[in-house]
Amino acid sequence: MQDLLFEFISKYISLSNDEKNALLSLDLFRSVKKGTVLLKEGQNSKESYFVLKGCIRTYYVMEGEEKTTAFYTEMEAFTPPCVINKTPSENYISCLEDSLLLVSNSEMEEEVNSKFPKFDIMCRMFSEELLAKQRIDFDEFKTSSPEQRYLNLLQNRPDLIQRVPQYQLASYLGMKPQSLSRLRARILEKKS
Amino acid sequence: MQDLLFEFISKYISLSNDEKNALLSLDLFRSVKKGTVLLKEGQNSKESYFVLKGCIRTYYVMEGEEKTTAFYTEMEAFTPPCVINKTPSENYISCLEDSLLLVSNSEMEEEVNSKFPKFDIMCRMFSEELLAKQRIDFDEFKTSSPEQRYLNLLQNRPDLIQRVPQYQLASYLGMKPQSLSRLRARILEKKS
DNA sequence: TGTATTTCTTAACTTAAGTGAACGAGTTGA
DNA sequence: TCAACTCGTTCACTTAAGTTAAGAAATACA
Repeated sequence: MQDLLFEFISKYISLSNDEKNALLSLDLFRSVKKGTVLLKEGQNSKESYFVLKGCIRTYYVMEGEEKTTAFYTEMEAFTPPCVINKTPSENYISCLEDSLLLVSNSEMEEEVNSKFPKFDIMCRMFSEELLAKQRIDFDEFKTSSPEQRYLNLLQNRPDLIQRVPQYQLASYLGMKPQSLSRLRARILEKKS
Repeated sequence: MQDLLFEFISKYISLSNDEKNALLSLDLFRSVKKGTVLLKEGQNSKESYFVLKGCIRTYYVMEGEEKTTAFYTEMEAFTPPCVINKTPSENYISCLEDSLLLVSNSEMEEEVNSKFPKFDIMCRMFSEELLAKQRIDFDEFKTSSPEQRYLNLLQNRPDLIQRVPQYQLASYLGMKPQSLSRLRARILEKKS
């Protein structure tokens, strides 16, 4: 499992054995059961997550309704905005499947980064990359219709459609569950 | 004008006079006329932008139509995804008003960062902050209706509604110009 | 295994956004 | 100054999403 982590890191920087051991000594690995809530609205958290195996989702509760806005699966990372802004969280994070995560703490990160400036460079590269990726996702979302967004998802992340309940997919795609259901029926109709 | 830059930077790190001079010697300031196209679809660019004064916008051309996805105004920065991914650009960037920009080059940035690791830390902090901000914007977009998105914009960035043509605002809000026009009329109606 | 709960689908109806077209105000440029 | 454009608005019509409700299907769990 550690290999996955080092393989990921090697895309950005190369690590000495010393550095690898320093990382491992931080005891970042955490195994989490399906349904576990990692963060609640109103909490002050300093934790960032990296998914080695499984899936976590972020959602808001608005007028009693869950609005899912993102899923993070294998080799994806998420730092909640509340950690960056040092404000109470506006959303929830929960585990969609039994998962294996890396959980890091922003204070500990700072400490490590100051000891190994290399990590700082990696974090910069990684967050620049995420920023660009998220920008493209956002642009695609803005410029397409709900139906087109579903078709895009089918293309780009077919796994999500399998592993995620439909009512969560719906708000992820910016619509109501009933609309997603209808839209899927419409697409099947068209095909035949 | 340099003061604005240094004031901005001071939110993240503190600079010695040496470092300030190193920055200034890079000759980053560029004054740009309204309508200037800074980046075209298909181009390979290495430029990042920081707006000191004025406004730039990013847009796609899809089936002959412009789809505006973002505006950047005073003290906001933008690095096109194509610079990060080293791929041809999918979108355009143009100047909405006569503007004063900081234009930096990714190669030059790397050089400066390796000379002044402090800059690297600043870039990491800044892009983490942008990532969190953009995440919140994206979530807000997903979870609201077109009308609600317009009302939110009215709250959060009333300046944009003044300085940006409506047909560009429309696609920024994920709808057609006619819909925005109608929706505005509807809101006025409600108020009275 | 059977019951309770959650999730998905369907349907009828309402509301809002997309589409195509026309018009007027404002701007640009020959 | 006048013709050509651009931009915003309005309108009639179409299409799709929101809403409410009901029932079927799948899942959880006692």
